[in-house]
Amino acid sequence: MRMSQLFLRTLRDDPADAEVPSHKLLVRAGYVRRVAPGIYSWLPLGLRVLAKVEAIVREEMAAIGGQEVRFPALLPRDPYEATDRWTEYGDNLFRLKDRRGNDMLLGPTHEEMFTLLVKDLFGSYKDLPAVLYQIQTKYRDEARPRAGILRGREFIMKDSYSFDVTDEGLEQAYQAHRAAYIRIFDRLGFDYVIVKADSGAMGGSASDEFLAVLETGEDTFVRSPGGYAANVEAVTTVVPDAIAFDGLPAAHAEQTPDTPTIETLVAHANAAFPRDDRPWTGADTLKNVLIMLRHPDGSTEPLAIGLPGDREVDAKRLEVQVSPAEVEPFGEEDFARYPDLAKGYIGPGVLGTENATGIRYLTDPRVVDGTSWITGADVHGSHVFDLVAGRDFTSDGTIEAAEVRAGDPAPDGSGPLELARGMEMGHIFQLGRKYAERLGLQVLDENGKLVTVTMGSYGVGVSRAVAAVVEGSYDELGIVWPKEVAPFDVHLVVAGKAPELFEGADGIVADLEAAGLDVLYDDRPKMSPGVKFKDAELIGVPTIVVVGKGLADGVVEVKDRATGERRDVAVADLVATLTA
RNA sequence: CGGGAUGUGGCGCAGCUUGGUAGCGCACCUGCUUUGGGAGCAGGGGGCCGCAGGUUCGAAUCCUGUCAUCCCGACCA
Repeated sequence: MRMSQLFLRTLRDDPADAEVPSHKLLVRAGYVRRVAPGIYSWLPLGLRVLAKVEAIVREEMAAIGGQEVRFPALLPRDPYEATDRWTEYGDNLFRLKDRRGNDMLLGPTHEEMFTLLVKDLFGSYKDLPAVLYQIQTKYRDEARPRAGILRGREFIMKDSYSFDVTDEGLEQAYQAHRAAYIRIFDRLGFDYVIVKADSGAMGGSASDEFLAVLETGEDTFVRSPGGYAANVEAVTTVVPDAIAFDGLPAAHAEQTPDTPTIETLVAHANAAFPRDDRPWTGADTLKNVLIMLRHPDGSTEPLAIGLPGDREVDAKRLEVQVSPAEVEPFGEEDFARYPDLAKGYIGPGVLGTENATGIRYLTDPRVVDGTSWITGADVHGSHVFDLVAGRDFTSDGTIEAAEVRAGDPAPDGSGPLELARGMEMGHIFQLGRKYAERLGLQVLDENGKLVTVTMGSYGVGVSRAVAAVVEGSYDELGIVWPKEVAPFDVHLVVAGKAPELFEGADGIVADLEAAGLDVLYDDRPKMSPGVKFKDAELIGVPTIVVVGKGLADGVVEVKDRATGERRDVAVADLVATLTA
């Protein structure tokens, strides 16, 4: 490709609306243009990269027997009504009407369509297993699109679906996808982790997320030196051993005026009731938090959560635990209905289905039998000290709602956890029979009986991956593409304007292309060398070949974009050097 | 949906306080010079100053409304 012919304009300044590196660089280097918030056009360079990523995905999907199909992006309402997602998706769904007033939507994902397609055409266990996938534009009307290509309202996604009669078949399809995804992300060349996704509401179905490790990521995950990795929502607390009650001091209530917060309580305890061995800390206190649950049927239920005072409730972890109920704040009017609750001094004494309030009381897993706590005495201005779990109070069960912190032990014993940010690039999920049931996807088994098909759904953010690659591979000069996804193999710059240089370059380009290399040939005649070098570095093709003064002696310069290393190579050896 | 900011050629910005012929840099076009690190000189094209009202002899500038965009948060592949 001759650069004089390429539809490209590079920009010297970062666009004002860009914040993250991939956004700035992809716009500056002429890969994409913004059309509307979260909606981008792909220019020739960008499309080449996108095609490379798609090719990797197609190869790896083919390798596990996936067959490609393509559904429309524009879809009728009906199938999504059957699974309730017309409603469930809420404002995130792009909705429109056709001229007859029929409701339509722009597909946010295609579980329904795949399920119905298989139902349409297949009716026997002999037809299964099957894996179908598509690479298609998806639409989600995000409340706040951001970070350019990384999180748009229109994006390209590979979604595949497996169809099996047996749970074992589903497990196999799931593992095949997991392996394929590992190969895909390895080839894309960015740092990623596989984390267990939330283990809550969907009832134990296996689910792994592939997260690109990025500062700009929107998911928080944890990992340990020993290789454990999980979404914070899926982290389980390491439960300490129970402690024998023998010798534990008896509980005693103390006056603790003006200590409605953990901070004031700890300060007061250290001042008025100092320990011999060490100061009191927030971890010695048991904080009791009240929330209101709203169940899907609209009813509400209060819930009390007891957790070490040095930890906050993590809203996301809590939501996963109580799903499908939703969490609402416990308001003043709710407190008014429970006169036994002494705000700021609430303790286990009145919590629990057996006690005065009758409010269900769940505690953090760290609150095991024999642990001693300072906690509210259910009287304003008073706390109980040495209140021992299992001896002086009990709860109605445990709940994983406390925040996860760096340094917490990994559940599998593989060391202290570290918190990091990631961006979801792939998600594999055992859907089970939910969609098949809703949509009536059944086949006849060997005995001639109708059985419901079990499904898996597996996504890769294809356009997002392009941005993630950039996020993981750039420097102050521009993008540094890994070979597998670079728009070209070689960027050849003519430094100079002597006709002999261009003639020589023409020949070199022809040789390289004959050897199967994609060459971006900067043949722009009047451009100064400095501009060409800057453009080459910004665009980020892995290998830059400079045809300049050395050509008279039969050598050109080969520069590695990533390392900056340059060396002179004889023209005669160039093809061999670059294809090695 | 809450908080903050910003809308001026393709891009980045100044001008607004104090109303008076719309400016700068980059990019683009022409010519000459230059040619290994975002060249120089000269000339040139391109604008409904987000939109709508209002005040005024006169509005990019003041007032009111409105729309949009960006950032932080809530939410989210």
